[in-house]
Amino acid sequence: MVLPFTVVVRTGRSLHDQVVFAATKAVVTGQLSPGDAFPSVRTLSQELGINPNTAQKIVATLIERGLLESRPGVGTVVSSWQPSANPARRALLVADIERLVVDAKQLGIPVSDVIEAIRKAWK
Amino acid sequence: MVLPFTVVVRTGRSLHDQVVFAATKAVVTGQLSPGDAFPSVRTLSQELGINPNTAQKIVATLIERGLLESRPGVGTVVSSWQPSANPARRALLVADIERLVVDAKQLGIPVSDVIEAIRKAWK
DNA sequence: CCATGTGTACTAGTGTAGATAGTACACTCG
DNA sequence: CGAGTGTACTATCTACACTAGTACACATGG
Repeated sequence: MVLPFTVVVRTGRSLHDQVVFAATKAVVTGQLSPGDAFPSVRTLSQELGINPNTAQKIVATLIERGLLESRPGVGTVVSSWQPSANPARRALLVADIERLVVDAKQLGIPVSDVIEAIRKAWK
Repeated sequence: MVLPFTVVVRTGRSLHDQVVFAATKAVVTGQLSPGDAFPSVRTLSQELGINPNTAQKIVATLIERGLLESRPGVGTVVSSWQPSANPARRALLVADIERLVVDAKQLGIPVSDVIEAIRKAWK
């Protein structure tokens, strides 16, 4: 079976976070539509070569964020998700932005480039 | 002694990264000027309540990034730093931007808000 | 000279989080 | 009934951050 999304390995982040990001990206960009079947915990672990427990935690995180729905005995499907105005995560986002700005300044990247990169990534 | 920069504790990141960020921010924003004395490793560890080794690693990281200069036997001073076009770190920045965009979309935050937040943080 | 404070370099131990390994149970569907 | 599903445990391993302690070469001021 081929996974309906791709995982790009990046150093510095946990396996869990990387897969959660990849799946989130697929859902948010519409690559995965509401109602689509999400790979089972066991399929996920086999295809990615990770432990079933790790796969389970990934699915649990995605469910908690409202991106997936669980049908016990049946499987997991992509939820008809709503943008969740989670205050805690929003605060984290603001902190991430500040870190991004400081890093960009230190690297000599102008604001315009950063904004352009964001607009490009948004499409 | 009072440190010439403030450290905001944030969960999910290592002590090392937090202090490096705080110091980088101080230098990049001009709060610390080239030639200014940077707290010694021992002062840093005392004021922050961290181990001298951790403080040493922090200083080493800042030196490696060209933000500080070492004067053995004398101390460490803020370097007349140049924006470093480090390709590896620039690639990380691009990856961070993509993650930021996906998170913002999932949280229902419009592009305009993100860009505004960046412009605001840039000042 | 020398005492003090500095950067630097080790070795070692500790605690925590991520990931793995294995097992188990209730559920749904053909 | 049987296969595949989600879910829930406990245990173990490993990597990393952090701590602890010691040591040495250097520069400066008294």
